[in-house]
Amino acid sequence: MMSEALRQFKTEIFQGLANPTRIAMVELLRDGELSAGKLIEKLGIEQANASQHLAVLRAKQIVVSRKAGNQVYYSIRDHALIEVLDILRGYFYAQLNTTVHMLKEVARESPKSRLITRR
Amino acid sequence: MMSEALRQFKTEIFQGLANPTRIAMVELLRDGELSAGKLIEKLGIEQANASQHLAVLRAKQIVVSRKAGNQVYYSIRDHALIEVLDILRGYFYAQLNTTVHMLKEVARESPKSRLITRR
DNA sequence: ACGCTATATTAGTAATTTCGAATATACTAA
DNA sequence: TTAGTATATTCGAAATTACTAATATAGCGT
Repeated sequence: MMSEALRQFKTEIFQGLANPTRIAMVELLRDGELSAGKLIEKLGIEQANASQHLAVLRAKQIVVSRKAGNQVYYSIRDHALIEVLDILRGYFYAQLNTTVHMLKEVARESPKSRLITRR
Repeated sequence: MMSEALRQFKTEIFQGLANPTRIAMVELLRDGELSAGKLIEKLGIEQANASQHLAVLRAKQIVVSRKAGNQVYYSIRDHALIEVLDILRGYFYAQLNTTVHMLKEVARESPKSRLITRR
């Protein structure tokens, strides 16, 4: 059986990543740290919005930050998270293949004309 | 660079898992399919609530369902998701160890008395 | 057809999330 | 100290989520 604490931990990680902007941020940090400003520039979003998303990522223990002079550099706290994203990429393409395969089946079984709206 | 579709897909998977009840459901399905009723029984939650969570898991492509007579059996759509949960388990214990280690450091460096509130 | 069981859906509400605008804080350079 | 730059926080509105209660649907046995 799984402990309550572990389940809560997983929930928080998933909540932390349950937003396209935050996923994009983590992906941008894949190859190393970046300043908040760089992230904002690459994402093309409002400064306040980026800062809020970074606060969520910090709160959920997904990233860590390091202050250097005027700037704050962010990096991924644990490489395990990158692994997670990579697994999902594989999953995504597997599903994509399944879908394409299914569409091909459908296309083979029914002539195109039947899928076109008559007028 | 990552495609928009892939990022959206990841976001939806994370949203799907960003809830302790739904994580518990997926964990319960780890070793094979279970009926909705069994899940409700094991989780001890409202029937309607469970059904809604299952609808989310279906919508996010996390589980698939199979109808057999009166009942509906759920199973995990792709084992990759179990892998993801396992990676996070490892991450969790790693962080736990770090925390324990840090607490030990703190304890060694400062005598207990300094942590006790004076009156 | 009827009642019974399993599951899903809808409606209403409270809590949470997301965003932009405005403001605050921290550091640097002059 | 003042001005400028980088980042964080607060506030309020709109959107989304999670829950309970009520209702609906589907299959089974009689």
